[in-house]
Amino acid sequence: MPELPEVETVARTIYPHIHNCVFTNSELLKLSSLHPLSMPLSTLTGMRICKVSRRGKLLVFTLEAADSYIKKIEVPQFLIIHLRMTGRVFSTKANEASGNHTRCKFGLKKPDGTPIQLFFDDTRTFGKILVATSKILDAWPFWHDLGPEPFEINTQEFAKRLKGTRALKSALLDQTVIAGIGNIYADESLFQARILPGRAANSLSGKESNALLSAIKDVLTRSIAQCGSSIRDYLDADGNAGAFQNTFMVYGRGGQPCKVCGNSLCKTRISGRATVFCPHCQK
DNA sequence: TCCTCCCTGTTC
DNA sequence: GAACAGGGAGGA
Repeated sequence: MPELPEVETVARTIYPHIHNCVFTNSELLKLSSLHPLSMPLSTLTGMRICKVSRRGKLLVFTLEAADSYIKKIEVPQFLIIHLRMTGRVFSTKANEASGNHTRCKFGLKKPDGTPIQLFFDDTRTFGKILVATSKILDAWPFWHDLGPEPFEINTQEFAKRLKGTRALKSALLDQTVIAGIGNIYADESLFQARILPGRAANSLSGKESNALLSAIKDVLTRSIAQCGSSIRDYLDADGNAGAFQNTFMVYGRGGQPCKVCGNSLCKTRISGRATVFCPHCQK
């Protein structure tokens, strides 16, 4: 399930394949995979991919008009893909056929003229494609309200954002509080910081909230270094699995012994999400 | 602030 | 054949 480290890995691995490629045609195979606010896919034609980046869990392709003589009334500046649970993005040769779960195919032309394709596959069809101007992005509440990047937030700002009496884990999953954290990295970060997931968000001492932010940054950094976590579906743009799942301390380990103290790990549900923690190590 | 729903493949 | 996986929208 792609969270920040996985999306970062996809952005890094897809970039060399499609940098400076120009859209020639696009085919939407599943209507619901297109975000309601999206411009038509046809507006991509003639646009060049000049950058691939990540914002939270969103994959962001930055576009520019390939030819100065293209005079469209409104040209899209971004192609945004949210992989959600099972989305995959990868490039293929020009004549590659769609798979069972291919939701969108983009025809591209490399700078040397070679045609290739960019596929968006998504088994559970939760993922979304959004072709947009910056004006459309501003009008998209999710984008507009997206919290700061974990690597860009400072300790004071982070502490300020942990308000309210809801469970700390709920706050970490809330993308308006901090961007990019999902179920895996919430549990792993809370364990590393030795803080219980059910604690009220506003109950942390200054020392604890600093420890939590440090843990988040450290966990995410280590995961990116291992190309993310592959649980069920996730593969990067080159079809490679990540390796961070091999170092999970708590996620998916309910009932198993804690790797630090040996006591049995507890499994519960917070915000409807499976949550695993060590009742002995975490306070 | 919490719950339900969306969706499909895998596991029990 | 039910339970489960879960990010985010939308409603209670």
